[in-house]
Amino acid sequence: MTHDVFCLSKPMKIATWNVNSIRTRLEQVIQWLTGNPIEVLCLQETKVIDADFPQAPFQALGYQPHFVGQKSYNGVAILSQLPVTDISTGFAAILGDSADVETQALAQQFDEQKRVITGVVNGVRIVNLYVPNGSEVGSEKYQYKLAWLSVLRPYLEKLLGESGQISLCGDFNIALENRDIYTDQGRETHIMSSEAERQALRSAVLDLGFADAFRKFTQAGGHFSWWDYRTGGFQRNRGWRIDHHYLSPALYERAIACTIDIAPRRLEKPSDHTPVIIELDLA
DNA sequence: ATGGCTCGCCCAGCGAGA
Repeated sequence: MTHDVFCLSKPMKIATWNVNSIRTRLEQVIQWLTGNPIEVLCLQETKVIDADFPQAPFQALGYQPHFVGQKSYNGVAILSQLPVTDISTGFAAILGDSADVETQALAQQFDEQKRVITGVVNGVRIVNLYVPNGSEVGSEKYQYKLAWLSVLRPYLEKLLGESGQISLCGDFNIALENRDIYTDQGRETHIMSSEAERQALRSAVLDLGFADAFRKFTQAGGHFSWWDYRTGGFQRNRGWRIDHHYLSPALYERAIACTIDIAPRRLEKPSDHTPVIIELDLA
């Protein structure tokens, strides 16, 4: 596969942000991009059909939006200052017939929910995911989440066969370790921290060689990307780190920063998530 | 111990989120 490689001399910044409705959060996202003119912003939970995605405000700021959405639920987008090539949405288009028949069928079924978009920017294959929430441990949606992650693995394997430079980000709806949660009380029975979810994420992502960019730079707990609207979760700093950047080995070496910007979570009518930013030195 | 909020949905409580 050949890519138009756009050469960027400065480090490339990529952010991930679950905005919980792009229409409700539009002004906040525009304001944030104005103050943080990064190259690529990956959004989750846009909650809008493609015909209604607000493209013009981003184009006016110099960002080309690429998106796939549905009514009311889910929806992902990649906003980029740089040219994006090889755009693809969903699991099935990438998997093609490389996977077994059962996996292909699952992929098509999962693609009804708009949770996956990818494109190549500056020679980097960017993958933006909105992993299913899972509702409650043991529920039907929980099984859906685990099965979805089992298809993510062959999806990523296929991409790794084409490029060693993969930057995977999104709302994973899983805290990998206890230090990623404000408390470890009841974690085994809690959605987002059960051992089966963690194992599914390790199997789909980490076992392929991807590593959590945030932990390259910060070992302490107490760093979160999501706080529950209820119970005054943000005011009491009862948070979870569930929004991640995972980098393939070649890119992990190139990472020079990974930070969480808490400022948008302090605004009036915020998303319950806040942006997480990585910086890659590709020179 | 339970439920706290916020979103979109053809406008009113309800499913979904995490």
